[in-house]
Amino acid sequence: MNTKQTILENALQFFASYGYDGASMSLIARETQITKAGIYSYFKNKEDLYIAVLDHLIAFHKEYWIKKKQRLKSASNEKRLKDSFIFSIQTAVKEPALIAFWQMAQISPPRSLEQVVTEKISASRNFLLAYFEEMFEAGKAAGEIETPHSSLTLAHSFYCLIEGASLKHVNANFPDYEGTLLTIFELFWDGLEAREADEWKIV
Amino acid sequence: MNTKQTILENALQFFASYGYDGASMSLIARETQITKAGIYSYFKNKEDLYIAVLDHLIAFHKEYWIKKKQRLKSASNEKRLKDSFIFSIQTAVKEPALIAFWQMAQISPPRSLEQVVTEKISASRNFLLAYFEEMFEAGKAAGEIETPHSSLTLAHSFYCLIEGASLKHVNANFPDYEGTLLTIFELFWDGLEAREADEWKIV
Amino acid sequence: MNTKQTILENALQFFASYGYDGASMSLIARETQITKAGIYSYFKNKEDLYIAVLDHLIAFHKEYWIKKKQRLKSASNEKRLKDSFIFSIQTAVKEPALIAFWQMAQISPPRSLEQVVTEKISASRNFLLAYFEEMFEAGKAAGEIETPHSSLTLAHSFYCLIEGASLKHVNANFPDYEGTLLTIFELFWDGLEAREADEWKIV
Amino acid sequence: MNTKQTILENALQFFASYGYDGASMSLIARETQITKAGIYSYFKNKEDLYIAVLDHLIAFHKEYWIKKKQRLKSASNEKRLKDSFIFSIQTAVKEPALIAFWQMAQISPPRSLEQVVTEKISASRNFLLAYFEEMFEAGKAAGEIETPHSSLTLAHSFYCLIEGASLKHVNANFPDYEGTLLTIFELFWDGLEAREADEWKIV
DNA sequence: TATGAATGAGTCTTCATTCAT
DNA sequence: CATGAATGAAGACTCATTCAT
Repeated sequence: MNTKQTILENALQFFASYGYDGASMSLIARETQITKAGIYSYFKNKEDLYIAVLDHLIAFHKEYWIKKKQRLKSASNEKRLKDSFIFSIQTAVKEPALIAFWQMAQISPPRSLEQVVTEKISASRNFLLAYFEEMFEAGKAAGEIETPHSSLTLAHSFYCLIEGASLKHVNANFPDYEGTLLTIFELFWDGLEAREADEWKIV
Repeated sequence: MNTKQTILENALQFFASYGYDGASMSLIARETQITKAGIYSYFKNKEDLYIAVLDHLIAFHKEYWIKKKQRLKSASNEKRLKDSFIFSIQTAVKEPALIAFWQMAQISPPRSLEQVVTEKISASRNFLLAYFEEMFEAGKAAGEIETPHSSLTLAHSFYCLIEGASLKHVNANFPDYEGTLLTIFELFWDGLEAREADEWKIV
Repeated sequence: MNTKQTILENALQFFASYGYDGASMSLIARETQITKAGIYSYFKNKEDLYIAVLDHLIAFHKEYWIKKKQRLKSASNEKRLKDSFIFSIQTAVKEPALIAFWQMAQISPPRSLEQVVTEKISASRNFLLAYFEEMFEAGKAAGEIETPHSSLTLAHSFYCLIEGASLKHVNANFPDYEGTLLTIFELFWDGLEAREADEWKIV
Repeated sequence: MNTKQTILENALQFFASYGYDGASMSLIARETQITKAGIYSYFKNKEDLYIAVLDHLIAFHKEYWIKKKQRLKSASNEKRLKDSFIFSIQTAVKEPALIAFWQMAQISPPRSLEQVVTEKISASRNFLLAYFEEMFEAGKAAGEIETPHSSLTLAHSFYCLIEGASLKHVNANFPDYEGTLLTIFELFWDGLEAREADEWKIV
């Protein structure tokens, strides 16, 4: 029906599975049941298509987080963070291609789009980090969290936790993944109530 | 000097940066200051080269972990785990290409090598998981750790933590990364001494 | 306003600048501010469009020469020839695309239209040659010209002179082009009053 | 035998006949009995190939004129100019593709190479013009030529004559071309000994 | 070992053209 | 009249690979 949408979806899948260079226009076209040339009615070129996919992804996520934020306005911060964590994991479970694409875009963006992609991703990441930071700050203010670490540091840690956990699911099937992932969050959260902080250095 | 070694190194870099399909033999050859055809004196074909890089990487890591294990035989388990964590992060800092290649290999392995690569990676992961599990088990036995979670679950969590933290460094420059990364470990470890476990479910 | 006319004009420009194959329908369409498909409302296909441009050009010239002929019926033959020469040069100056198109059509006509184009051009040339020949014949009869050369030969020479001079302007900007071009005509005409003819051969 | 040379020759032919865009690499390859990809062992690009052809052409001509200049050092200037004229015509007769390519390059150079081509052609033209101017100057000094026109103007006129005459042969077969072409030169030369100069203006 | 020339398959992209609307 | 979507063929070019040297 909506050809453009279909192209975008298939492109996402192939970019995610085979990388930018490995995902050929013919492949995407064939999957969309259209001619190679047909794609060019909707997208100027391969780069344009890639960026469209990326923008779509970013917009979708941003929209989601904004909605969430409003809906959970009055919840406890633990609840809100847990919710963020769960959502990310669920996405990884239900739409592994999203996470794969996203990671690929960070690790090895298309050579010719390196700069644009990096900037877009960076902006998106900062948006999320700010959201997380805000929650930790609120958690501290509410007395839920007691920790010597800055909220920004916690946000980074949390973000990193989420990425690791998401990837985990894309990369491998392992037994009791639910339990494992929750364990991660749990340990993280419980740690926030511990007292003494170790002091050591990375050389 | 050692041409084969140089090829391997350059191949690693390009596979990491551009993906399997994006890294052309010409590119690798040019960087090595050799002819395209020259590479075929050392490697049967592109797949062969890729596998060689992967094997190299795996062997290097395995060797490292084995050595480490022996050297830290008598250390505390917290020390051993922290050490593992630090080593991984240091690798990501010093040789981001290693982590990039490794992640790429998991997320989008060369289409034609999907199975082989997946198996190799799986084996390597299991090796590491076993090592971690062992440490957690020992930690429990020694009374260092008190937790309702199984050692295997902890190992998975820890592994996931390491991957997330490593990626973090490959993907982005952020301020005070040392502090952030250590915070992650710290929270994780401190959490292992907390009492009650939350009960909630991923839908 | 008149879309068809606009298409023809833009087509002329592009065929002249880029050659038949280099001038794409999209290019012409874009310039006309119409869709590619829109052109097909006016012309059956690219070949049809090309022929239309050519016919237009030929018709325009033929009409001009016929009018000229009548208007200068009573003038001296030197005046009439000089006039022809000037007109051609002026065209080259004011509408270089016309000359460019015309030359391109002769040198490298569209592969698929080679025969048709060649015939049309040939006819047009013959028309002009006849006109010139007639003038030289009249010049001889009137005693203006004294030369051993046949009027046909003179017509060919004159035609060749005109083409060379026209091209000169399309190809290059050079200082004092007016003077130079007139010099050419002048020398040619003065030569017609010289006595002895050299005798030599092209091998 | 010498593949590169063969490619160059075939490229010249096709560029001359079909224009830059009309001459496809496949066509040139097929004619050379090589694969399309094979051409790229010798030339970086289509553009590169085109420039190579152009440079070849220019170099060939330059070399010729320089040799000629030395050999005819002591001849009369009429002889030298006549010789130049004949050589050009002979080239047009024997190698019409050379002239066709040359004219095409001036009228509609490859879009992407417009500037480079124009510069190269301009340089080549100036070289020849200087050569001609020198001869006219010498002719004047030796008393062979008596004319109010500057040597530079004469050189331009002569150059224009040559181009017109060369084209004549490429464009059309006409009877007694030898006679016609020589008539042109003859009239030109004889005109140089005529007395009064007309005065009229191009508007 | 290493190379330069060569190849066939495949890359992205543009082309002229059609057709339902 | 004019368009947007679609197509098959062809465009330039790159790729991994081979082979004689």
